[in-house]
Amino acid sequence: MPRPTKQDPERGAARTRLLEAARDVIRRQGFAATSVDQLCAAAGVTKGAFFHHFKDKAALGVAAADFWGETTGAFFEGAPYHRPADPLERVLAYIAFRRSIIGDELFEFTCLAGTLAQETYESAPEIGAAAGRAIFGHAATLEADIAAAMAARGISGGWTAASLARHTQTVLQGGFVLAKAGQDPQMVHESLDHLERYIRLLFQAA
Amino acid sequence: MPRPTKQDPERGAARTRLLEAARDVIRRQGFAATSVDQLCAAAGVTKGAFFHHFKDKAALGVAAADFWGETTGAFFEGAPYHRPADPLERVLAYIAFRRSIIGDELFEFTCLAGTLAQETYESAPEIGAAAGRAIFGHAATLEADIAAAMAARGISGGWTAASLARHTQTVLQGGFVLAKAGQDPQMVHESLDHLERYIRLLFQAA
DNA sequence: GATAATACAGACCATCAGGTATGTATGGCC
DNA sequence: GGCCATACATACCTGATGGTCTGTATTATC
Repeated sequence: MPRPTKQDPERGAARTRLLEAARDVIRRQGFAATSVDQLCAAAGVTKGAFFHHFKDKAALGVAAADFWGETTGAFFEGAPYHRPADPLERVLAYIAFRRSIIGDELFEFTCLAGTLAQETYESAPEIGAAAGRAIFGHAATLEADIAAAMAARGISGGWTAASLARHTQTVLQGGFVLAKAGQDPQMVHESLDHLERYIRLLFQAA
Repeated sequence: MPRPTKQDPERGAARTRLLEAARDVIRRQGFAATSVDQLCAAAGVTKGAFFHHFKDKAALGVAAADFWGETTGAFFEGAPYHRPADPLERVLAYIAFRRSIIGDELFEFTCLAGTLAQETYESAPEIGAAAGRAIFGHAATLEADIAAAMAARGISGGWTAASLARHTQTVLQGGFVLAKAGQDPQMVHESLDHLERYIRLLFQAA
């Protein structure tokens, strides 16, 4: 799809640049508060490019959520937390990894999909649905390790691997909300500590 | 401040009606996506009334967050979960109560403060701060019971009553996000189940 | 090498948004 | 009973916003 030029080797990259700009700007300001012009300025492209690639602003929202799902998917797939041989250790390593990627700037580590879902779940269901796919898709990548850990230790206590996988995302999303409310990334660390403690207790691996 | 009239006994109620409308409409659509005109229409008042009571839209946001903190504060204060004599039972009753007030309509039981914080933490810090006061203020009301439960059972394990109190709000806020992302209130129930299980494990009260 | 499709650029437009300015009815107060 | 503050109502203004339209450079294709 990209078709670079001799004069302008960046040609063909407008769509990607818009998606990257959306990722950054929307995480700061939210979807509704972000204008198309602002997105174009941040991406360094014109309005013509925007509406060439996206039917309307909502389509950009859907594409941004999908883009988020794809890029974070690749990012987590290549992350080192898959290395431990023991599945429970992999789950705990996931939490440690999530902790490690939290920095000082809220907009850099919070979740675009969560932000989009919160804002558009009713007014723009297509965007909300795309955000949902990103969140639940990521949660699903944890399921196998959790299930393996349960099997390895013979755990079964009224909860499922899928539900615990989703709960990890609940804690993360909630941590982001509290972090924003308190202007303090530490909130996420705190709740991840509780999550880790919970999982260790569940698996009796003190 | 209200000054009712013979002709119009509703006179004086415009501010409250606007805050109630804000509570409902913003939980559906978000803050930025909600226009002043829409708020006025929902409240059944005119724009003149709006800008008489609020300096600008941001001031309405702050007032709505404060209003949320006050009304929910009174609501939870009068709730029956304070009745058990044992402090741990009160904490567990709080979770059960939160579960019980979840209905079918997302906008009816989700948290205005969480929505506002997510959207305005950077673009309108005054609103974000007000939302933060509501959230952390509510969390603080749980602290005493948690601390009492810890003392009663001699618990001390690298975490504080304040941090566990905040964690309950993390799980709720995250549950709301997942519920919106999945268009399914059940997500909140699921995570509250995990939260309850965690607290029982912490206090060894299976 | 003509054709067609892609990937933009940039001017333009209608609407709507937040906000203001002004007018008016009511009731407290002296 | 005159004055003033409060609590609105209504008309209006201005800039921003989403979206369109037309033009143009580039490249694949035949």
